[in-house]
Amino acid sequence: MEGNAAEILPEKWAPETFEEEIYQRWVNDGCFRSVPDERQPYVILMPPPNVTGVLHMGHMLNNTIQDVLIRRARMLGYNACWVPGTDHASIATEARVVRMLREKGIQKTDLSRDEFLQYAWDWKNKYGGIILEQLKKLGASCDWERTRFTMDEGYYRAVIRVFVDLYRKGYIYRGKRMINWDCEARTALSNEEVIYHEPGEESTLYYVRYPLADGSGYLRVATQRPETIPGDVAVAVNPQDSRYVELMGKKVVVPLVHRVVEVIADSYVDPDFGTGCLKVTPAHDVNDYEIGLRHGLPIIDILNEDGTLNEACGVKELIGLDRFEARKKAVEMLREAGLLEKEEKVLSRIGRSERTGSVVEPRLSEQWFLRMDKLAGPALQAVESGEVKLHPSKFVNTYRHWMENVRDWCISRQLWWGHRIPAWYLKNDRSRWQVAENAEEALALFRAQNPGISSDDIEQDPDVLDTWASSWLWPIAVFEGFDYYDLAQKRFNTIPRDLQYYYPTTVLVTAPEILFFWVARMIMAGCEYMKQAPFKDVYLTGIVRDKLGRKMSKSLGNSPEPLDLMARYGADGVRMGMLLCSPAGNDLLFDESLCQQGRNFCNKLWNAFRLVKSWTAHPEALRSEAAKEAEIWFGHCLNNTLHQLRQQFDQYRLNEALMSVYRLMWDHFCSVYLEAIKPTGRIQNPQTLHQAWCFMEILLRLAHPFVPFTTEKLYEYVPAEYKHHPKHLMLAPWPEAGTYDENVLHQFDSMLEVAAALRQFRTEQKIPFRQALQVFSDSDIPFRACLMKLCNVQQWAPADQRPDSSRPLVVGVFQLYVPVERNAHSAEALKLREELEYVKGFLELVNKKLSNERFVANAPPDLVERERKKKADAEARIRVLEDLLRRELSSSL
RNA sequence: GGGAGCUUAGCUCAGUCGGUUCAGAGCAUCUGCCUUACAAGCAGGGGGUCGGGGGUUCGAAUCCCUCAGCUCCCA
Repeated sequence: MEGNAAEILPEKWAPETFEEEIYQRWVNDGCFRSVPDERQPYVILMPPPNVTGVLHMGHMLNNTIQDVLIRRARMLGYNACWVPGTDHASIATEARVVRMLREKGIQKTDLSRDEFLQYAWDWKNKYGGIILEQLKKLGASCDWERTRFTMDEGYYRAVIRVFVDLYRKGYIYRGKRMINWDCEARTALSNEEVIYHEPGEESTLYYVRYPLADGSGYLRVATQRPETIPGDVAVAVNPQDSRYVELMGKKVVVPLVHRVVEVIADSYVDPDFGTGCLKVTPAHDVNDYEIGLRHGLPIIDILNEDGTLNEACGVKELIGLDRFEARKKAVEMLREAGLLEKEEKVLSRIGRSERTGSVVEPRLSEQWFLRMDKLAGPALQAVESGEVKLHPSKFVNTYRHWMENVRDWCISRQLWWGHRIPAWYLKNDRSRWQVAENAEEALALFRAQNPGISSDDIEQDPDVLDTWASSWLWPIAVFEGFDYYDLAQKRFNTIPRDLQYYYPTTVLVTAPEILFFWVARMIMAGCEYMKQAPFKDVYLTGIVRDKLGRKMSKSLGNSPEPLDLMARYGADGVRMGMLLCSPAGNDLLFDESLCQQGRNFCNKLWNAFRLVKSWTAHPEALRSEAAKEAEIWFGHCLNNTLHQLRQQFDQYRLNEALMSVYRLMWDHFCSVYLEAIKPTGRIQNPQTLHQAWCFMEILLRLAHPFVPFTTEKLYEYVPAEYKHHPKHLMLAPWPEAGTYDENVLHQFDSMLEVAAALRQFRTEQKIPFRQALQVFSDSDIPFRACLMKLCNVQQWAPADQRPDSSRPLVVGVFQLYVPVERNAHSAEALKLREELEYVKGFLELVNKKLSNERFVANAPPDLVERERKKKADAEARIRVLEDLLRRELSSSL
């Protein structure tokens, strides 16, 4: 009869047997490819996963969501483009490569920069693509031809060009600032890369005596970092602190180094913390640095970049010791000198490097900074104005707070893997530099000032840029925008076709953790260069946690292996599992049983399909009333779901959208529609079968974005005349929503309530489904043919023909009788009484409302009218029930 | 320390404008069924003082105050 029909549909849903083949077919036929055309674009840029990363549950969630959105958009007729890629992740990758080298017995310091980078690239080429390959298993329909890497040649050029541009615009400056220093990785960290363990870490507070210079006694200073004492340049007290009024302006002697310093007054000091006296070490504490600036204090930097103490500390016993060793030694020396008064255990917030775990040192250092003030304004405006919408919107508050308090961004990192800062210094005078796209241009700039300078006289800054200082350009750079950016004109010469067509993108799907790291900065870059934010919607997913609410991580070992999960539940099962528990913005507690639910869904769909497929049309097969009714109802039901789906997708309520499809397929299509049209044998009425195929095909299209493999596989077996795309379900159009009548749905529901009552009756009476029922009723129950089919009712007769021994059933406004063996009168009466009590209680409530004059006076008239109607209905129902109860009681006498 | 948010069934969550007995969904659980698409299934049932207290209102899961607990962001 049709193309693939000859092939036999496997009895079992076995995703492992077809997933790979289906994916290959999509790729071979270019189904994922997007090139600009006359259609409207729908664009998603994949948040590029870290090249060092392997697939984890966060990626699974993220990419499932993106795939669902992009697949539906494609079916809706948009030119759907999903751009994949990876991020070079400077610190993480460098740390990884360093570790790999160490295992081989190679120290990074033994290598030249170029040698090291060769190792890094080798590593990237070997492992960097793994995660994208894993995403293919999930079904990700990315345009793989557009895959980008943040250190690709073109991308690298773009990052450098933007640096030069921002420098020339005055946004980038070089300065000595207090930064977070990772002694292990020997690099600066941004504030965001410093993490604090709650509720804090155990630490010791040492109470140290600082003798007064005039020998009249001593001050007591509490510190957690006695090794920094050699860097002390003052002792500060709060000016309001009455205890110390007399000491202000006096001199004290700093222990260990015997430096004489002044007691100063500064309101930063908290009188209640420790002793109320604060040692001031401007080189090694952010707040002390600020105090130092206010009071014009000197800065004594006693730490090397690896965390050991240097000559400047002036204590020979401490020089060369690691900071923690130095702390022990300093404590020992203080004790010996009789200056250590006591030790106290405290809980303290200690900053650690996100990457190495090493305790972060505040450190003064020459770094490159990007001024944020001019960039933040438009980026905040873009969100406030609704140009960019955050989903869920609660994140707007957080976003605003951040943008209003943003500080300059330290963009340099003391690493080799990354985009090298395009600044060249004079070798003999590092205070003079030029910023340019390459050495030749930099040299030219130097020569303009001094023609004698040659290329041997200059050297490039060894540092690289913070990774986010490259990925913030993602929405522009993946479309090669900066190739056409003119540094001299400070604008684009031309906007390349792809950028023109795809920018701004449609939606960004990412985790709230990087709302500031990345999302906000992309908006800044977009506003700065494109005068337009890079996306319209931002869908913030939750964080995947385990059942106990702990964040899933490799180190905790509480994360299931995604590939393993997909092997066990099928990619479609896992996709559903992820979506079922993921309302936008809420963390999701992942539980494998959700994948099971997904697997069950696929299995159900598979079997429903098999049922329809098993029927053969035969002109002599009767067209049943039940089928006609069921078709009418299901048509309305389907349109209703289609409307819901549109709203749910518009609001990015994907789990609700999935649930709508789930219920349409399972509860409505399978449990009701198919049961209603099911013939006794394999022979089906042609018209009924035709309609069944139409519905089946629509269901496949609706379910496709969620479970692409299973639906695409089944599509092979759909008779050709019902297909909306000859070859690929994924390219078929999304079904159009027609009108529906709410009334029909209500009527059908009320019929289903009667069906439920009949089924319960069967259960109670232990009447098997095979045994047909007789029903006696005068009620005009809608969709009666359906009801009879669903409940296997053979005969329907007027109520007055019922036998004496009939059981009355009251469902809503309907009443019916089912013949029954006499045996359970008291039970019947009990049931009726319960029902009666309930309705009476209801009536009482309504009456209470209606007898409340203030309600009648103040509530809207139609509401009062509704209450009156409720009252009338309830009263009628009570009469019926009382009547039935009376008969029941009399017959049992 | 400053800011934001959350608390509804055993679990995960919906609940729009305060208004139907509106207290809901899925899962889990319980009961009965291997009824020739599906036990990865079918049919049915139970389960909640909407975190506590107070207030506004004819009427509060919904609005206000307060207390408790949890989460996140910033310092």
